[in-house]
Amino acid sequence: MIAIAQRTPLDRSFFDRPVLEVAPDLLGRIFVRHTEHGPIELRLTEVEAYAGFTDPGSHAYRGRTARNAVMFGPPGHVYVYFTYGMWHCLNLVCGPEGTAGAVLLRAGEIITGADLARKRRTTSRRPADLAQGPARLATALDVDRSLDGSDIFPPESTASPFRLLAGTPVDPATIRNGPRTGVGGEGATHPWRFWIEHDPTVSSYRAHTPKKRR
DNA sequence: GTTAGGATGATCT
DNA sequence: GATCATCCTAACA
Repeated sequence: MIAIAQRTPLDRSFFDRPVLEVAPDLLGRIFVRHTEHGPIELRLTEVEAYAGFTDPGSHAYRGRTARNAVMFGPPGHVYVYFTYGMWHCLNLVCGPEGTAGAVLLRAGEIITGADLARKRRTTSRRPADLAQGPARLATALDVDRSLDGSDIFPPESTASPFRLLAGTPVDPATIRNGPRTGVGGEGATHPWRFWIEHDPTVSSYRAHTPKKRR
């Protein structure tokens, strides 16, 4: 049954690869957030790769700190950061351990639990808005720093707030890539943003805009 | 349809 | 003190 194959959980080896290999492979996968009110399931449509301490665009570029410590740990864990004084963004740590690679989840299609997501995304106008953009995605999934470091693959019978299912394969011809959003400097030249072409939930591209000084 | 500006606080220099 | 891996609203075309 196709339906069963789609719901097959992936395992940690999925993340124990270079981040540029993992990022496009995440498209079409189903990321599950278990809340106390029930599951919210997201089909991933847009991601960005951050290549670790060698990448000027990465939080890990200037070394390990209290905030980014999770990035330097083992793959398959969740890295959550707080930014712009209001928003959270959700990343998945990729191996090999110590390289501090991570993939930012930028957008997706809510396929289960849209009612739960809508309660948190009160400004959303259409279903495609619910997780269209990294901070919207984190809001819709009720993710904050308290979940930083969560293991997507905990030991047997241990509860985890997250899961990752195989989902539906994406035709490689429909995967597009381009510059990362909101990343300036040298890191801006790397085309490490990946998305599914023509998908309505993909966030609109905005170039990095340096703050005007006065 | 597009764009400019403000919100708001942790983090790092 | 400046910088953010952003979002929303208001104003304009």
